[in-house]
Amino acid sequence: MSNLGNIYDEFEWRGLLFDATADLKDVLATESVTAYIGFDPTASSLHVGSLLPIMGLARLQKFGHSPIALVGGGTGLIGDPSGKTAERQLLNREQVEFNLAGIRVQLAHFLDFDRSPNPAQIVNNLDWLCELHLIDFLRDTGKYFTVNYMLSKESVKRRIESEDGISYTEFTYMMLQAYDFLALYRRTGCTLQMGGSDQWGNILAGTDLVRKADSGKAHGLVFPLVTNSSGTKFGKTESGTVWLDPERTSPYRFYQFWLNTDDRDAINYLKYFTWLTRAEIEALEAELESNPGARAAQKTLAELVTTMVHGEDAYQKALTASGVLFGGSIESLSISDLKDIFEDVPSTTVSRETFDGEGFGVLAMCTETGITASNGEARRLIRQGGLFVNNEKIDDENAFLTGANLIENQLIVIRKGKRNYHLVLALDPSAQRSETGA
RNA sequence: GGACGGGUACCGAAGUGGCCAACCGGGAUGGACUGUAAAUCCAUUGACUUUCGUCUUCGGAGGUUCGAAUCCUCCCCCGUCCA
Repeated sequence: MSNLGNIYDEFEWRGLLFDATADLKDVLATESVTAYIGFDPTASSLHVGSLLPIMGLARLQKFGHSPIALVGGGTGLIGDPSGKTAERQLLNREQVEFNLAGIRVQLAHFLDFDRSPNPAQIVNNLDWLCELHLIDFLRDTGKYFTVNYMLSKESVKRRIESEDGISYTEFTYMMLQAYDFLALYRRTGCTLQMGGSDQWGNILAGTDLVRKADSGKAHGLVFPLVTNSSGTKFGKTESGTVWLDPERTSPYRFYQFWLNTDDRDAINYLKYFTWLTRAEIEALEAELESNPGARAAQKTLAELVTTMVHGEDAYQKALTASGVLFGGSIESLSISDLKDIFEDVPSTTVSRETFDGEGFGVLAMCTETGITASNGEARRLIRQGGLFVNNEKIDDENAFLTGANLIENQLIVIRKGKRNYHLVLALDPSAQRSETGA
């Protein structure tokens, strides 16, 4: 057993303990436990919402326990009704396979597969679920579930009250997840399942099944739902879900997501998503109290999480990009730096010829690039002092941009308001006009 | 099938012959203040041109009128009640 102390206490002070089965605390204090968390292959990447459970596994491992990340290759084909108000679209096998591959890579970042004596594992429940025969399943597992019990579960109840009801397929989901627990209990001696608080019902179904089928003692622990004080859903921004995959959410945006954490949430998030000790977090809390403007807590949070997920280099780049995008000068930067920094900014490509002669009128440019919906709107924007070209304010609505405005003869950085950027790329006359998205 | 009520700009909601590109609220955008926050304040919010002005818009199609979101006819859709 590790001398780091009890993981249960660790979860508790971090506010990660939403609910747990009765004697889990004693068990975790006295023996090395094998625990698992299931991840749904609904997308090819995990998002920041999954970070909490992933780190739950990682923390567990640090405290000397053995983590198992279960990817739901089998259950993903069914769909979990928990927390859902409507029947889900079924994924086909190829999609699930594809999604699993992506998720597997991400999970591997956080877990140590070589650690002795408690290495991490990743398993796929398709391995045992697809071998299951209906008759056997009904006799060996179904027998332990009364329909009354299943109907009493919150996730099912809610759906039964809804108009569309719940399909038999999704109704069965709970049994499959319970069966997963039993399978892992038998295969690896796994005695603990963790998850989000919406999984509580499913987890208990699993502990019950282990008890009934094998007279085994299994436990459950659930993390709280991550909330944010501004009332929006955690992990969502105006531009959508914040993914762990850098292809889906650039490290810059990822960094910004954390940096923009509300004061009221910052300390909780530090507890949830970083490895900082209690003392370190308390220091940041005091700092936030005395000097909120410095946002030390948010900066630390953003740095640590970005570094953890995307690495040190990506963090440094995100930091530089943030400096430039929020008021910094762009003059000293090379074109490749700029392209890097503005990589998730929308851009429009126009012919280099557009800048020849008298040049490209700013009104036309705004409308053609979609920065404004009409010339009138562009005029308004300029009058109100909200249009910047290469970070310099445009005062004259009839101004023209010529080759002299192009950075290295090929790029113009347009800014609308404080932080809406758009790149205009000038291409050689031979190239055709085309548009590219963000 | 019958009786009402209603369909107005991104949303909600006034307007019931000219003063209507259409009150007001929300949202959105820009600005000030700030911490890339919250709150607050100011401005803008159909298009073209900006000076006047022109064009398109109030469920759809016709009509009356010098003039219609507003009146008339027909049609479509939504809500409530009665069959």
